[in-house]
Amino acid sequence: MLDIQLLRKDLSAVAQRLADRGVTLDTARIEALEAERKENQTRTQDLQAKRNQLSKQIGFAKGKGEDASALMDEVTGLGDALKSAEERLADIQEELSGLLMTIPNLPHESVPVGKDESANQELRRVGVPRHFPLPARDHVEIGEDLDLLDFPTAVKIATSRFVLMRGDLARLHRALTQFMLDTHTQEHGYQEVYVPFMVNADSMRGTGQLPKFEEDLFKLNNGMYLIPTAEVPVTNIVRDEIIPAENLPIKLVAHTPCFRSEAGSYGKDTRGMIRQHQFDKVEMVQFVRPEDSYEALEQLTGHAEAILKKLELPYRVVALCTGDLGFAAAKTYDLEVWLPAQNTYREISSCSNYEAFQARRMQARYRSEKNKPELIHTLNGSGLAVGRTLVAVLENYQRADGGVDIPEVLRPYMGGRSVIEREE
RNA sequence: GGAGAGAUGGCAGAGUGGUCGAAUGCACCGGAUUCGAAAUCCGGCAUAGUGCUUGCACUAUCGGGGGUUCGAAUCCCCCUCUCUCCGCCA
Repeated sequence: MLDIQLLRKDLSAVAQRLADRGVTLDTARIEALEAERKENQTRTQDLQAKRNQLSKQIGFAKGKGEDASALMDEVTGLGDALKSAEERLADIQEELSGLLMTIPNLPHESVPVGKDESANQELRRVGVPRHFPLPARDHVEIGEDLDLLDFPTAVKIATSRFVLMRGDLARLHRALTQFMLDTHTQEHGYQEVYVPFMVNADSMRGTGQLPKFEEDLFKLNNGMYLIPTAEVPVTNIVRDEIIPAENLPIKLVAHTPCFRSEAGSYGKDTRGMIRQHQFDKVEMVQFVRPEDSYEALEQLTGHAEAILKKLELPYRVVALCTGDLGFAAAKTYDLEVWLPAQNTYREISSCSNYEAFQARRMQARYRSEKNKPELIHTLNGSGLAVGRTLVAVLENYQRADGGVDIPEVLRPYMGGRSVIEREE
């Protein structure tokens, strides 16, 4: 949520920066609502002040045993005008705040301006894609040939866009998760948290999934939602909290399944594990002082990169342009891992600074040195998407004999073994 | 699932219709005292919003929503959550 004060003070500047995102702000509507709000609010408050003053006089008079009927008549006369003014004001406020909830964050000044992903800026490439003598096979072929990856059975149990993994593949998936959590907690200073996988609507509003993106979520019959990312439960830890300044920064990491309806993605990435209704992710979340958040974004992105480096997977870092930014983000770096079978880089992590956008929705604050509560800045990033990392390992570490080498850092989690082979 | 109790400022906790935005204590901030600190004393100290003469005034907020009333933290209704006991249970 943007600061309403900013819209009041400089609406045209806000509209201009949103235009960079490809979002058109209905400034005329906002200005009209604001004018109406202002008029109604002053009138309502005047009437309330009058009522309060008269009511106090009544209490005073009655306390002294005087007759207060004249005063009571006067205040009764205010009744209807006051009530209608209050109702009108509430309507305007509701429309205004409803509107405000659907306005995305403003891009940071360092974000490249552009319409869509073609304007994203590649910052660096790390690692060199391996050369394959034969065309590289994709993870589906590799996994199915090993009898460890089973889509048909997953479809039978659930529906399409689910997966069943067996044996060494399931273990490799678990190994990746453990390795990521261990790295972030032991080397990067994060505290591991275990969180609910379903959350209420307030939490979804806090991080920005609601009210605009309900169709992307799985809603349960008790009014709750399956989490689309650990960002939601973890970030909402600080909703409605005032954090002592000395506790910042707070760095948390969680491993959770993520559930996405993938509405509107029919036909996209239908093959394999790239786009699923359910996938695991290790997510890093940071709560920081406003002045530290851009430094924190660089660090957090580095923490995600460290996983790819240790796994020796080639990747590149991309700064999303204004038109490709997510709703709540002020700035985002995507990490894209090399997938030889697709001969391209695919997103495996997204690291964002939300500035105060989520904090304002959540009323997440810290007590500053001035002893006044101020909004914190929130950040998060995948460290990493486990399913896609598994895909990257299978494809980049595939062997000519159909097996898969196990990256060195994962071997301790795989019983010391160095290769996955077909079991006869 | 059943029965009961409860939800008040950063925390603890008083307040059952009228200068109550809320006693008191703790924490915190400023000052006095001190060589310095502790202790003590004095003062300050919720959040959000509105208006304008930018320092003041006003409004709203005592779990959430609705109602009664001239007036609600206080009375009534609904909801949510917490605690205790019972039942069930990985």
